[in-house]
Amino acid sequence: MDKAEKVMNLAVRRGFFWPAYEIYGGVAGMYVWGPLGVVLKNKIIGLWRAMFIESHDFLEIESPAIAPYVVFEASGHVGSFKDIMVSCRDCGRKFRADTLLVEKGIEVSEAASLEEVDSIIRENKVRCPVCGGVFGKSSYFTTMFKTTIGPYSESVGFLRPETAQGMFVEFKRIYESFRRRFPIGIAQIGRGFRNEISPRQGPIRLREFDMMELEYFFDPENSDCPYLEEVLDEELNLLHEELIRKGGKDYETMTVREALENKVIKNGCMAYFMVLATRFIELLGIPRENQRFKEKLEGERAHYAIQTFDQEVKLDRWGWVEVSGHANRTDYDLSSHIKMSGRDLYAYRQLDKPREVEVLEVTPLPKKIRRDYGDKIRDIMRDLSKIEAEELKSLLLKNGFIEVAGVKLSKEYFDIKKYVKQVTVEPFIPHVVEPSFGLDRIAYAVLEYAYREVNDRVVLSLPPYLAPYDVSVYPLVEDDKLLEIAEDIRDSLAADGYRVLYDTKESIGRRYARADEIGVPIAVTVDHRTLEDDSVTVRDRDTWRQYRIKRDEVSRFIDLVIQGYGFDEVAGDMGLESFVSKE
RNA sequence: GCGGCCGUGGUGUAGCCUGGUAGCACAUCGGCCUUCCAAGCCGGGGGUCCCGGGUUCAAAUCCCGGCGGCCGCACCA
Repeated sequence: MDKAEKVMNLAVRRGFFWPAYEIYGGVAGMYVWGPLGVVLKNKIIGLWRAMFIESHDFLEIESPAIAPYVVFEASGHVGSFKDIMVSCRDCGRKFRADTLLVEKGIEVSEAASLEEVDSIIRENKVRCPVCGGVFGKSSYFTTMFKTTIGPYSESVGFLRPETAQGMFVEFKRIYESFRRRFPIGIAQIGRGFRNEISPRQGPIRLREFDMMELEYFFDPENSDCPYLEEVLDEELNLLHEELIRKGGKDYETMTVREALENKVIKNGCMAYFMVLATRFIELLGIPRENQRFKEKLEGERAHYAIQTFDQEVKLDRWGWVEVSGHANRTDYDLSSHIKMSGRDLYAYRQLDKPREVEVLEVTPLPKKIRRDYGDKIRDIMRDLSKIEAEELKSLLLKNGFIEVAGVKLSKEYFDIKKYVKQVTVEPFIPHVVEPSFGLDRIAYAVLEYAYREVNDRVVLSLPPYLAPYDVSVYPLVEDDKLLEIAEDIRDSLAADGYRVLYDTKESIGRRYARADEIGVPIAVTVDHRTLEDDSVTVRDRDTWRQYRIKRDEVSRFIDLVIQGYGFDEVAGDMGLESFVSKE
């Protein structure tokens, strides 16, 4: 049994996660997060919010998971999802038609139809590169889930493959409602959907999964990152383009300063978020040496990015697995939506000193037109209004006339004003760097890294602030007096806001073991001495060390431990007497 | 999608080859005992043997199809 199997076994048995729809045979790529798993995920989300949103005063939104066709048409997803596949009739292997043909030196336009691709394959006698077999008919495949919105089948919608488009589409609203704050970070935590062809790898590759995404909008003319100073000397593990091209398999560790100076990372804020991501994953219990950032090469990158690093963690069965992606999306998305929607999604840049801008205004002179063209003025004016102002200007200046309503209208019929204007703001399209995290993979990785076996017992050494219960409370034995006190402690800790696991059945050792297995960091045990001096013992999940503590100090003790201070350290600071059981 | 292996209480499995009452361990529940690490004893519950079809007097077992899982190939914008 490998580690992944053990972790999944534990996850199913104790209720962290399991495959969905099992009673009907199951559906590949879909999992249920159980009661303990949901708590874990929520705690991971809480940490992410604190680190990526709250500490920068960024803004979080929730936008719909379903979007009309046009959104993903604009974003380029429709185009880059609609790949043409061909499969070999002999061995059944599937290939993307475009990459197959490009390898043969044949150019295919992206807009080529299925029939065109089929005939190109036939004419060039392209065979299966693996077995030499003949290809069957080509077909489209898309990894976006398609649906209809409302009862009309022509109203096509997609389930979003990323939450990011919500931030782009709604950018202007958020920007305006927060008084044009800039630079601005907008985040979203939510479900995304990708109809994977053949998902495997358990909870690592899902068809439906939670993402935590942040879009950081900045001015391309002032791309200095305001947070950079603090992280310049921090190290990153980078398997960057140059290293990959040299055939390097291992990452190289360098400081942010070096990475930026050597242009390994081309954007300051991207580097900053990569540092945050490293700290975040480290706080989740995955040491730095098992993390790295692998650069995506040209061709591997998503259509919208000019530079991308995947943050990967090393997993036992699957090796390096992506847990977050860091992409420089430039102004790709906002520009695309401006073009598609015709709406203004610009931000405004305050200029240091007023700038003089040459303005050219062209206005038709109706009286003059009526004098010379009479009733035709109606058609002329109507057609003129249809022409874009910029186009009108350039045509008029180039040709000296413009043809409307069958009339060559010379520039005498226009009032052409040229003047210089002072401006203090100017519009621009923000650029974006995006850190985007896959929550389900992260939660799985956390479990795998927390998983330990000690003398045939399973211990889940989760960081205390991630554990599904903060503390467990036990009477040493099922004795009425001990039970009463234990219940009392349980209730008061619950009232203090802790998640308490209360267990009275079977031997104390077995109860410790059950709690260790799901990662409860602290055990509080009421024993016979409690009756004498109102003290209880606290036990550390990882070391099994115990200390004696006054009942009314337990809450503070728990608070410090789940903040991340070490168990022994807190006990020492509080001057607790260590407890050793007889025997 | 292709190839290989596989699917039996919650978990891990035996039984399948050679068709004939589905067994074991752990977990779980109740009781007894018990002053600190899955202790012991007694008792209980829990199985559409992945689904469908076929062969047969009889199918967990043999045959066919499907679904699901793992590994490899392909795919993962």
